[in-house]
Amino acid sequence: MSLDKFDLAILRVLQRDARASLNEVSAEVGLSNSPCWTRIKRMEAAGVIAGYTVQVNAEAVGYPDQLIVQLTLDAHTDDALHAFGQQLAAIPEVLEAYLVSGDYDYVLRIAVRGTRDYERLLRERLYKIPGIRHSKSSFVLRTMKQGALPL
Amino acid sequence: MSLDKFDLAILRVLQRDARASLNEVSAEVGLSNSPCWTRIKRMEAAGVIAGYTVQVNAEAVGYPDQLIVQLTLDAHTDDALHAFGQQLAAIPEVLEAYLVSGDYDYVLRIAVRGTRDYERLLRERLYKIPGIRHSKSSFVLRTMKQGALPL
DNA sequence: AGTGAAAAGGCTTTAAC
DNA sequence: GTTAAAGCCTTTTCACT
Repeated sequence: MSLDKFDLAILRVLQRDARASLNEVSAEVGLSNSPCWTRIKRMEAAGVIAGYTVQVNAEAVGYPDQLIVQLTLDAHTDDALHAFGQQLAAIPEVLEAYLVSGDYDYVLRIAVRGTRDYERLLRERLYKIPGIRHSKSSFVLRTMKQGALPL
Repeated sequence: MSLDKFDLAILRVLQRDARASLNEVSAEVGLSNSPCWTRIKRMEAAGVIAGYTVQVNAEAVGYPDQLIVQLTLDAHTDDALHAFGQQLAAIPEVLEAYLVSGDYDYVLRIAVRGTRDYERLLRERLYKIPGIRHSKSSFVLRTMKQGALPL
């Protein structure tokens, strides 16, 4: 699917405010109501737009701590790596999970309710998944940026 | 600010669909229209709700490649670390930037239009920021999860 | 603090050009 | 893609519980 500059303009507006009305969107992109509507629906159907979410302040909802965790696995077959990822994805506190190249196999971002919660998560969830050779955690001291794609 | 189970229920609905109408939200959380409205406005004002965004398929908009980059700085004073973070945040391709504890000072997630674009970004933007002692990049082979906070 | 209803207005969606 | 029109649905408020 190909996107023109109007599609990108629409996405830019929605990145800033996903609750913007059609009128607001069309006014900003310089197009009338209906083509905007058609384009949005088309992008939703094509999966260009995966969904709409609220950005929640993690601390305010009881998750004051976050960690970056790097994992190395024993096995590196396609199946093993993929199956492991599925298990990771099933842990609610795992906000992001990336299979990566380099020294480690996985990089995770995890949110926890405190260090005790983290210890519990590590022992009762993460290390219960078989196949971890090595892991390294870094505490997030400060979130400097959480931005959107440059369009 | 304290949140009760209704506030959390509202956030849960909006995490799933930030464009849900008040009617949909109130029906799902088991409350009538007006208290939902009040609660949402209160959370917006208090910064519990930081905003609403669209989730865009990075590949579809021309960013097929992502990297996890780890950086160590020369200086580790508060000022140096913070100033560096500001510079990082100014780079559009830097989607996330975390100041972390451990071997490295920063962990970044970067989106690029390809390896050539990455090389350009590294040379013309990242390494132009003074004070980097060491860096390590890992290619994202697969995104296994990008989820919301468990509420 | 929540309910329910009511008013006003804006929104989505369709159809004609 | 534009403009316009229909009607539904939304947000927002208010009186009451």
